[in-house]
Amino acid sequence: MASAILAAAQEAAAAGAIPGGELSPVEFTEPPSKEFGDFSTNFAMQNAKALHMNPRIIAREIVNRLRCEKVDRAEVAGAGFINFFLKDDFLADTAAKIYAAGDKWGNLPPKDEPPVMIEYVSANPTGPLHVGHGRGAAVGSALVNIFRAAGYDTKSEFYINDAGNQMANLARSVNARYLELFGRDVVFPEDGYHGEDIIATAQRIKDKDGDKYLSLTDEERQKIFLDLAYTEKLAALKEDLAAFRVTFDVWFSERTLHDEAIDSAIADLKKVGKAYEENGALWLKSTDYGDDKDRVIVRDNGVGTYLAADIAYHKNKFERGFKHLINIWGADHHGYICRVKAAMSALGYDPEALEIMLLQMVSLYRDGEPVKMSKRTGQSVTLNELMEEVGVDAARYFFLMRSPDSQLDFDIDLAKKQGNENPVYYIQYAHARIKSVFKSAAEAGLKQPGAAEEINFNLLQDESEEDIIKLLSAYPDEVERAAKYRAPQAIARYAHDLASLFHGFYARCRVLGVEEELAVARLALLAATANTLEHALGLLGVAAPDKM
RNA sequence: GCGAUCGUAGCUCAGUUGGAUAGAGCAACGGCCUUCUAAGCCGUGGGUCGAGGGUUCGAAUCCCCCCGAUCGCACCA
Repeated sequence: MASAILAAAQEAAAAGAIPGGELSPVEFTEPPSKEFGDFSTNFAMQNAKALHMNPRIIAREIVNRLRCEKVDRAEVAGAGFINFFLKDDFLADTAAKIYAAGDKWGNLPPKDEPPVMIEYVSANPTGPLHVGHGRGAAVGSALVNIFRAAGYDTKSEFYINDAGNQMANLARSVNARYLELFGRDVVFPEDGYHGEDIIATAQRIKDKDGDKYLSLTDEERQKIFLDLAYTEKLAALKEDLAAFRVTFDVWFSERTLHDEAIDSAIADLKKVGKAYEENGALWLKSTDYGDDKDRVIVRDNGVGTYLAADIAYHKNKFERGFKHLINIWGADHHGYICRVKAAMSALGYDPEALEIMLLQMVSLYRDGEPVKMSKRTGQSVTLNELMEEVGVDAARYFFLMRSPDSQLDFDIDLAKKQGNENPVYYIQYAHARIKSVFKSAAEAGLKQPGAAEEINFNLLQDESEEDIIKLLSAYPDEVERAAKYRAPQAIARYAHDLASLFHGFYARCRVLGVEEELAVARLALLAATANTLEHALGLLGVAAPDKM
């Protein structure tokens, strides 16, 4: 189709009807109304400026020379749109193609590009995940799914901050809670973790080992508790994420970077003159790369900062051969972007190859009121609590239905409703309804649709059927686009749109009780619709139930 | 003060990267179940796309400048 238009344009140029020259690629859109045809292109308008010519004239010259057997007729409209009216066969052929693809519809051919790594969540293993992590987990896992469907070789990774202050802090916190359980009068660490899970951890240690650690010094106890608590917290983290349908190819431990990898990265930075000592500390000269100020990488007490480990970690990613890194961070970390990229530049890597996606903050609403959360007081709503209250499907869908750039108001009451107010049920219901139709059709002894060639898709003439075919045909492009713009909400929206078209069809057309050839064609259309709904929901990590 | 993100219907948000009459859900109102799931469908009302200026055939979208919201601006992570 696109080539037919280009050919017509070149022919027009050869005939002198329009000036020759470089032409922009042809893009198609679906017109806002059926009177504007089945699809259209703004090709003439796109090229009007370069050709110094009225777009309507360009469009007319192209239309006059257009030869395409799929097109019934083409018209010039508006400021220079070319509207195409397809031959009847085209939609039927399209439907056959989609039906034949089965559950593979939406899987794009592999791209000839080096692997991309998506790192997300990477929460400290010091306590339960909160809802902000939940959004990161939902978006990250959905993007991994979308990237893979779009044909990218994609690896997912979780960076475990299992070294440094926060782990020592965890050990001190557990230690304090342990002593409290024996009635000891202890001062809880100033910056300790106040969550109830820390008390539970201490309790489990007491249940298992009793008072055997009481006689040890604080330091000895903390050393033991650090490992005990860490193992427990990490296991809990994996378990909670798995329950949220989030898994990783690699769990990367920060500890493995100590000390060689960090020392080596620092040595490299010194070698290129981008690290210097001042006031007893070692600084990264990030101001050379547009940062507001230089950043400390080794404190004056000799301990490396979080940034030092992060530099070594990202260096490690590049050394593993990744040419494109995507990190998903909470928006509260945005100030960190510049310095990490600065370090990558200093080490000779392309800062553009490190892409940081920022997720805006999540606010929970219950009874129309914002739910306060605070990690310090331990009163935050955890991801686990949210999953239990609204379910995994609703939680994931709600995290994914908005643009990552938008702050998210998560309405717990709406997410819990099992009705038409809740978009996730609306989509799932469409899938369940289709499965139910198949069940009824089988019970009625109706022939199940077989090979695409044996089905007469030309019988699908209802407006709602044509709309469904058109939307189904757009799905692969939608997957491509969602990957390109890192936009899982586009898939959420697509699934909702498709569900809506199906519900419309369901109210207008019947499968059972119509002539068999038509019934079979409709079953085939519904099979394609169910497959696509399941595929789209699968990208989002949302279940597609057979009955509700 | 500097930076990031955002500002679109009463509320929560989409908006195919500059295209035709700006869309959806919720909320409101009115209809539709003796036939495949009413967790559904159909219809009605609702807009100065934060304000102003600019770029051009054409702007919610790009540029400038204000206003407002959120989040950051550590030898914490």
